[in-house]
Amino acid sequence: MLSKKTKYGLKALTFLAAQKGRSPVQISEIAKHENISQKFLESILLTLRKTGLLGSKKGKGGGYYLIKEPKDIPMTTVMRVLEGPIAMVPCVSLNFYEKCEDCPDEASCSVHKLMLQVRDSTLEVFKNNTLADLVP
Amino acid sequence: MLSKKTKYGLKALTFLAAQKGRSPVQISEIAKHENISQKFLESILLTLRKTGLLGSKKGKGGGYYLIKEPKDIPMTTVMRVLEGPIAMVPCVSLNFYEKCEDCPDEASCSVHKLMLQVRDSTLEVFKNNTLADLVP
DNA sequence: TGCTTACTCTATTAAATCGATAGGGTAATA
DNA sequence: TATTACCCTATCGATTTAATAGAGTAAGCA
Repeated sequence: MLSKKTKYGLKALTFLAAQKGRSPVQISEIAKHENISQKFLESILLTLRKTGLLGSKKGKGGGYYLIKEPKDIPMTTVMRVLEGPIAMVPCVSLNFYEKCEDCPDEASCSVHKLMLQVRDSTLEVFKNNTLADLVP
Repeated sequence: MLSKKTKYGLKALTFLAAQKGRSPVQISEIAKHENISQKFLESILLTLRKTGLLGSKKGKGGGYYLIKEPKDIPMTTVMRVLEGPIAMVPCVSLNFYEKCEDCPDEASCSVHKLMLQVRDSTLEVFKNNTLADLVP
């Protein structure tokens, strides 16, 4: 299940992408427009800034803005920042690999075999979509 | 993230598929072979039986066995029984659809647009794999 | 300078879910 | 009729999630 954090983060990013030209945009405006708890959104935008996807400006007329062009922001990056691993099990994760301690042999593991395919097909979708593709 | 319930369920089903011919198989044997808490596995096998994927036999020489041929058990069925919805958000789920109460318009929702693609590609993988394909 | 605005950061919490465990009950078989 | 092995309910600790509270800090403007 997609976390609300990711859901809200995606909506906020899309909103910012659609507003290109009149940045920065205040948290309160995004929160109101997208029906998101403002405080919760604050923390989400903060992590997006820390990972270099967003910039911010303090004081009057401040707010958040995209640092790169929407078409240069692939969904793989966004999803990994917000949701974490794309794979459903750590043993098939590219960026967050971890061995299963219960599984003796990865090569013969049925779960591994299936989830590898799921990871690949999901990754394909995220690679083929940038933030620009999400703007209506 | 894939739940342990699903992971264990998949492993148990694969084990049963590989043992075809000498069924039924006892819970204790599956649990030991796959490194699974026996009690936890009991509840998993129980739900698999209730949904018609497995049959069981009580008493001495009892255990669990597959009701259908592995090649006739698609992963879509297995995953929906064990993990629930395949979609990452209810608003793009085929079997567990639910409207987002915060989202005013599904058609213009960026999350909806992206997750629809993910659901389709994941579904494709599960459609193309049966239990028989998971046996090493 | 001083006031307002709006982002920054830490801490806390209520609720939900997950994985596991406990323990007795019941049906089938030898 | 004793044993085996599935059946069912209840509970529990740990973790995660979503949200909230509140104080702190930097930027702009009169």
